[in-house]
Amino acid sequence: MARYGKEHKQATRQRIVEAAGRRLKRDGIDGSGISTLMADAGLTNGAFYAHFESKEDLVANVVADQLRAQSASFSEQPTDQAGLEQFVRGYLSVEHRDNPEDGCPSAALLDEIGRCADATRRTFTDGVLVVMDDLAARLAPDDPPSARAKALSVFAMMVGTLQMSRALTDPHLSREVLDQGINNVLAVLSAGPER
Amino acid sequence: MARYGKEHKQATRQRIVEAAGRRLKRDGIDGSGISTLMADAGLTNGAFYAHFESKEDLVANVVADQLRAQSASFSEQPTDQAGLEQFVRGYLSVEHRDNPEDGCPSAALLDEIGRCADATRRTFTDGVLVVMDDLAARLAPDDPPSARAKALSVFAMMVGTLQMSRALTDPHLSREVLDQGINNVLAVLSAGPER
DNA sequence: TGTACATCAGTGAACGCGCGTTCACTGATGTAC
DNA sequence: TGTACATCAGTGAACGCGCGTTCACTGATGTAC
Repeated sequence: MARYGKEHKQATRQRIVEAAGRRLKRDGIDGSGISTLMADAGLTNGAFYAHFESKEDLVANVVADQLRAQSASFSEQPTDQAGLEQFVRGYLSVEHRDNPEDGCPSAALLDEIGRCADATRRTFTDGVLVVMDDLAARLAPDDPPSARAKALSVFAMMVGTLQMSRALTDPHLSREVLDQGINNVLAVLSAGPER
Repeated sequence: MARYGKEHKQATRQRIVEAAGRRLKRDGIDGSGISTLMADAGLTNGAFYAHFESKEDLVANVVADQLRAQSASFSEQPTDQAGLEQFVRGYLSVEHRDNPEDGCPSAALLDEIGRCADATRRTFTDGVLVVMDDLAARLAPDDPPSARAKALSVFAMMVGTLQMSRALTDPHLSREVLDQGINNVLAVLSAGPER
């Protein structure tokens, strides 16, 4: 079982973090137990504390990892108007709504993150800023600071829209929220940066 | 202790529901235990099942009650442009951000509600619809159906904005999200209903 | 090449605790006579 | 008016269970000789 190079333990740790990302986004933070999280990674509960100090420590690492992944996927998106619209449509889609475990960590967990310990919220803040700085630099190369505030605001709005579409049981109403959300988000985005 | 009229038990039940509303909004659904919820209402855990079938049953009742209260408070708001702007500014305020227990149930619990049993989500859907129908009838008396979709979308955006402001640890960034959110929401609202 | 040893990632049982839920009981009240 | 009784909202101990966490142990591996 052991005596591999140091990269082996790192790989296991990463496997736990990624599996936990999916589980937490599906069942929530308080709704996911250590035993389940470890079983998802193909391990038993006892090994957990060889990798993390506590559940809170894992959660912070998952949040950072999820935002890193999101940042990477954003970078692949084309930066023009059409690419932006496509991104918004993908985010506010039925597929994204119905598959939280593969989706945006903020949409799945934002209100729970707001109740987490300071360290976790700080990790979240840092991770979101990286994503937004990157986005702003590409959206408005001439004035990134103002674009960042706008990007963050629009992102928060998209998060709320997706959460609402997940909470509503009426399929038609849920679609309506997504579609109207696309319209409203695109309207805000196409408005000048002087707003 | 007993043998009061039937209105006494109803009053106790309402006291539990209202105290639970504050507690759930502060600590989350999974983060609030029955004993704590009952203690908040000045009772002991054992009395709980004389009032509710299960924790899930209480949660559904709390959601309904919270949305009813929100609907009532919306009705008191003046219906003109200035009143609407004042409402948005109040919702996306530092006070609202820092006092979730007194605030919007959706902002506090939306992603957890999305993970609840169908009955609870249906209760939520019904409650939200009442609020939105009322709002739409007052915003656009000539075309309520389209106004409802727009109101719901804007509401979802405000929920996401408040959640984001609560999750961020950087005070300046948190303010920025609220302020930019006000601008973006007002921009969407002042855009014509043809959107 | 073969054997003894040190390493250490992972196992699995156990810890105390609080969860949601159940239930035998209490005791203040309104009613009956 | 005074006493016995029925009612029933609320008490508080207990149930099994899963939580987060700890720890003595296992056993496959690389290294030393």
